[in-house]
Amino acid sequence: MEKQAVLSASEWQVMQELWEQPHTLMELVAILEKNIGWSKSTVATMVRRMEEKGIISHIEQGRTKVFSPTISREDVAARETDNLLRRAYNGSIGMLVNAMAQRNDLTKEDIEELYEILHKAEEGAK
Amino acid sequence: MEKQAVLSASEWQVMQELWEQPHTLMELVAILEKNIGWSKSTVATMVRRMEEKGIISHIEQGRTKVFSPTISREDVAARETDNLLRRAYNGSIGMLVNAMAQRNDLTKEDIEELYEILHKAEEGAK
DNA sequence: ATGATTGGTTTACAAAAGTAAATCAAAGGG
DNA sequence: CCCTTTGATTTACTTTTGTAAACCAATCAT
Repeated sequence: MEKQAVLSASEWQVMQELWEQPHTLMELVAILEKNIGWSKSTVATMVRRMEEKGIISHIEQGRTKVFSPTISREDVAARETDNLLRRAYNGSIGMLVNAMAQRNDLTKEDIEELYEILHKAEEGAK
Repeated sequence: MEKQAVLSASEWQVMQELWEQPHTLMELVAILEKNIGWSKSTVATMVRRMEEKGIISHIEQGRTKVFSPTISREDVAARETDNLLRRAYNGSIGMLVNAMAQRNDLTKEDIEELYEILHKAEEGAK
C-alpha cells in the first residue's frame, strides 16, 4: 500500500485552496501571490511537482487547466494526525489532550465541545 | 521570535533516543544502526547538523562527547500539535477528536481516558 | 497583420535533507 | 615503540524543496 501524503508547509498552502474549490493555474497564481507573495513561476513549479507526485491532477478546459486534489483533506489530516500521535504522544490521543490541558491550551469552550463529541462518539462506538 | 523546532522524521529518531537519555555518538551509532540501519557516518552527520541547528548539544567526557537535547519533547510536541491543528483542523482540538471519532479511531478506552482528562482539566482551568 | 495579453513551460540555482566512504588522531595492547 | 581499535571529522554525492527569471504559443484588440 501507500506511504504518500505528508505535505510540506508549501504544499499545504496550495492544497488549502484546492480543497476549497478547484482552480486554474492562473487563479492559484493570483491567490497565492496575494496571500503569500509567491511569484507566478513559483506557483507553477509547485503545481507541476505536486501533480508529478500525484497529489493533484487537472482537466483541460479549453486552453486552461483546472486543478483539483486527488486526496481528501480528511485523509491527509488523518495521516498527519496519526504521525503526530505516534511520534509525540506514544500513539495516544489522551496524552495529546492531556498535554494541551497541562499547558492551559484548552479553553472552556474546547472542553464543552469535547464533552459533546465524546457523548456522540459513545453512541456510535457501542 | 521562534520558528525553530519542527523535526524531520530522521531527526525525530535521534531525538527519541536522546530524550530517553543522553548518549555518546557511538552509542547513538549502535542504537540507530540496529534500529533503522543507518551507517556510522549517517548518524554522525545527523548529529552534527542537529547540533548546528541548536536542537541538541554535548559535553565532553574525556575523549567522548555526550549529547543531549536542548529542547524538551513536550515543547516539540506542543509545537507540532499547534501546527497540525492550525493546518488540518482549523485550530480546533474538537475538530481533531471529532475526526477521529468519525473514523472510528477512538476506542472505548480512549473515550474513558478523555473523560477523565476533561474532568481534571475543568478543575484546573476554572 | 501585429503588438499586447494570457496561460503555460523550460531552465536554473541555492538550501536542506538523506546517505555514506574515507580519513584521522588518540589510546590501548603487546 | 608499532599495530589496531575506538571515537570523531572531512568530504562528497544525491534528492527534495523553495524560489524565480526567461521564454513561448495562442488569442485578442486595433
